[in-house]
Amino acid sequence: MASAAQATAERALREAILRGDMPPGYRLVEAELVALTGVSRSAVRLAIDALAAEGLVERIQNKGARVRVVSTEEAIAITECRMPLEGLLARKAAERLTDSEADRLRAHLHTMVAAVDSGDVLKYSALIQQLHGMVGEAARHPIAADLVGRLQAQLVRHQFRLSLRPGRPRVSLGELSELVHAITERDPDRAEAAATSHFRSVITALSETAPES
Amino acid sequence: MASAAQATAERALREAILRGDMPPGYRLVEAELVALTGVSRSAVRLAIDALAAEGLVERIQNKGARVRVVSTEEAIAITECRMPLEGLLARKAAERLTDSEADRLRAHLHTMVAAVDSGDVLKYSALIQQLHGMVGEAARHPIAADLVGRLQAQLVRHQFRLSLRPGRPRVSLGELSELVHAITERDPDRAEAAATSHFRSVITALSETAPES
DNA sequence: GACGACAGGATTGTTGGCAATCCGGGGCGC
DNA sequence: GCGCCCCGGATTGCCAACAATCCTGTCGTC
Repeated sequence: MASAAQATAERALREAILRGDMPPGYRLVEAELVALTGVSRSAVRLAIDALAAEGLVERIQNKGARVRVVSTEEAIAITECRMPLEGLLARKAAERLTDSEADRLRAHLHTMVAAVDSGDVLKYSALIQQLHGMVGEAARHPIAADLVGRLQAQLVRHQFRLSLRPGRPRVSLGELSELVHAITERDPDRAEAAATSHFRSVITALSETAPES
Repeated sequence: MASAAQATAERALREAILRGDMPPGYRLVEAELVALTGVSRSAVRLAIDALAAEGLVERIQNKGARVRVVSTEEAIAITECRMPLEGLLARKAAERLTDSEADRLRAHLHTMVAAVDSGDVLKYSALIQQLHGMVGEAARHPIAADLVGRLQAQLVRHQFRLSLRPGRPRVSLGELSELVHAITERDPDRAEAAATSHFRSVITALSETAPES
């Protein structure tokens, strides 16, 4: 994040990867990114370094960088780490929630219900991420929120894949609804339990997608 | 870790910071590090970037880098994140421990007892870190182990400070002894409980050192 | 004496070019 | 035909100089 140029390149790259252009394994040629972002090659280079440190891209000496490929096994391992951290955030959020944050959480939940009812998977995926962002903010625990954010970023593709499975959004919505209720009712224990229980369910769902290999 | 030069600089810097030369707040002048490590300035620069991404170093635009200052509040927050992750590692280690690893864990525990008995705080601190390293390895969960490693690195100074308090090593040893026993007896639930309970104790001890501010 | 502008030195950030490495294709021998 | 070698283009890694920024100490003014 040093210079503005590097920040620009980093943002563009991150968004392109998270959006799904540049799929996993995609070769990141520096010259191409220079043309794409309009910044100098060194800035691109630093941006790649930064994203490599975050685990979004993989760099191999003399062979360039590629968008990181996250296997299902890795996705499970990452979620195993994320689970208790989200539990921590949920607990803290339940303890420290302001009234206005509670209102916004409830409103957000309604939006999510509507998205599931209308079958808009893409929108629902985005709303889930926003929900976790709101919880992370309400928890006032920047360190945990930052860790979770990095882990989350590595999982977007798998989460989206999951939400395409018929019936999955409905299950997820039920669990997240319980989470929101627990937090807005300021019940830390219940909130933590709801969060861990949700991610346990995610792990189970992930395991079903690729038990072979 | 791209080139050998950068790896050299990164290792030297990390060790210097963790060892305690270069205390928190210490100004990292690039030219000085060039003289110290014998590598080029660009390599030093990349090494600083890498350590900044790990949270060991803080970089401010146009004002250079400093060894990160971790307040007691931050140390508590970091430990809150570390706690459940160490619990996860302890659980996995208990599930996946090999016999030879069990032997080494038990032997390591004996060494730790001896260090505490002889009052060698410095050695005991190092042994604790090694213990966690062994657990992390036995857990065969590289993602969690990596996360914990990064968090641990930010805490070395606080952990050392804690271990200087009279009586603290004895308390810590008891908790870690329970952890080792639970793992070597392959009891995942007990292992996880022992790990979380130990770090809860660490958080309590940290809170006592600076409840003001 | 206090305050503010300013210049000089020190330090960081960035650019451009050069060296090293990798990859694909064509040629040669068998 | 098959395998090996070597070469040229493409791409990454590195370095040294240049530009921008910050800090410090000094001078001048009030």
